[in-house]
Parts: sequence; structure tokens; C-alpha cells
Amino acid sequence: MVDDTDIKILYALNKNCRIKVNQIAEIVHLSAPAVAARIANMEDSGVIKKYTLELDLEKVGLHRPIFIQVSLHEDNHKKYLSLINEYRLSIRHHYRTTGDMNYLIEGAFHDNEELNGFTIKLAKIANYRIYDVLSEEI
Amino acid sequence: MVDDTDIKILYALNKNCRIKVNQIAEIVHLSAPAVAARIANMEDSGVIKKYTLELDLEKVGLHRPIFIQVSLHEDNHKKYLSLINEYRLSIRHHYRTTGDMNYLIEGAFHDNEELNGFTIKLAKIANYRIYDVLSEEI
DNA sequence: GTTGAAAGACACCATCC
DNA sequence: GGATGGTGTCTTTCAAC
Repeated sequence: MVDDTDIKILYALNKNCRIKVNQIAEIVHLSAPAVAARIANMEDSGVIKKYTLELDLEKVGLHRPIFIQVSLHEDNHKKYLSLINEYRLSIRHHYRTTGDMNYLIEGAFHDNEELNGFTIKLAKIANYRIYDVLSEEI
Repeated sequence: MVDDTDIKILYALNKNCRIKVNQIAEIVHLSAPAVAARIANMEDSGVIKKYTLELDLEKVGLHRPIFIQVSLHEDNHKKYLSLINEYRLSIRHHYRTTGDMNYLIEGAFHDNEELNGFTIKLAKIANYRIYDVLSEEI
């Protein structure tokens, strides 16, 4: 499906997906059209889901980055999904997980007030634990 | 720092950061150079940290997406960081958090064996809890 | 998959409002 | 801070190998 050359291409794109095809071609020792074709294939086959960016959340006014573990009773599943949908802009990722809590939310809220509004609604249908993100280290 | 127009530009880039500046210009009703200048500013000021991509982890052979909460005694901090560094390719994000555990690792390992190797080393210096990611829903 | 060439689109720069 | 026009460059597409 994806070979070693593809992995190298993905690695380059992961570091900077606006890199020029020519530069990737140099890295992987292929011609530019060959690299472009490989990228097109990976886009079509769904290996590459999306080109996106990483922001400094603080600088765009999102002062409350958090993780929330959610323990949900399945009867509330519909309400829960509509709540997630309502706060879609603040919720960056939403995973179903194993463990004592069955969902994990990765989000970034503008302020305490917005986060508070979310948790008040969440508390009505689920138990949850909030973890504040103090910093990203790596 | 960032105004409403910038937010719209970031939103467009977030959906697809390989979008052409011309197309963003249409969306925000500005000229292409004006948009390019705003983007350059946000790159320089660190608002935009990185252009990257989202992969289908399964399709690139990363069959074990996980979150790991780590409770670390600070005396082991150096060892811990060098372990994180050793497994840098499998660790996608590494956050310092509040709560009973002080770090949260977001990672994707190729298989159980690789994950096992990591946890054996981790167990020597910290307590941890692993959560398997079953799916991403949103 | 490579090379080479051509067309078109795009980004960048300087200038001006 | 934004618009316009010119220039250079990249990408894409096609050909043939």
C-alpha cells in the first residue's frame, strides 16, 4: 500500500506540507512528476486525510486548552453527540477509547466562561474529568 | 493581534492549508497579496506554528493509536525526556497537564511489540495508564 | 519511472492609493 | 493596511523513451 518512499514523502509533508514537490523529489531521489503522482495516489486512497496547520492556541485567543475524559451512559448518546456538535469549533478531536471513560475530547476554549457553559451541559448527561494542558513539551 | 479576517484565513487554512492564496482572497474579499501578507505575518509572529497533515494511521501501518497518562516523579525527569526522545517518531504530542497524572502522551505505535517495548522502559521510571483509541468520531 | 518542453497558474515584488 | 501590474518561478501536462 505505502512503501518506504511514500513514508519518506509523508515525513517531509508532515514537517511542512507546503514544501515544493521539487524539494521532496530531491529528498527521496525521484523526479518531481513521480513524487506528485505518489502524493495524488495517497490523497485518493485516503492515506492523506487532510492538509492542515498547527496554531499557537494562546495567540488566537484560545486560552483554555483541555482534555476531557467522558463516561457516558449510552441512553444519552444522541444528546451527547448533539452537544459535541454544538461545540464543534472548540473541540478539535473526539476519540472513542478503552478504559473507565469511553470518550476523550481534545479541545481549546476561549475562556473559562465558554468551558463552563460546555461542562454544565455535559454534566447533565455524563460524568467527566477535565485535564488542563499546561504546555506542550517535545 | 489577529482580527476577524485573520481568523477566517486560519479557518480556511485549517480545512486545507494547500489552498491557493487566490481562493482565500475570494473568501475574505481581499486581494491575493493582502492575504499573503497576513499569512506571512502570522507565520513570523508564531501564530501559525506549522503546516502539516492528518494521516490515516491504520493505512500507514500505525495500528496502535493510544493515549498514555504518565505520573512521574521529578527525579526521573531526565530519563523520562530521553525516553520520550527515543520514541519521538511514535509520539505525536506530549503535554504537561493538571490532574493526578502530570503528562499526557498522544502516540501511534506500529504494533503491540513496539508499544510493549516503550511501556517496559516507561514502567521503570513512572506510573502510567494507557487508553486505546478505538475510533475518532466527529 | 524518467526526461524534456510548453502552457498556465501562482507567488512575489515594487509602486501607488 | 490594501490594490494593481509585471516578473520570475513552480506545477502540471504531455510527449517519447
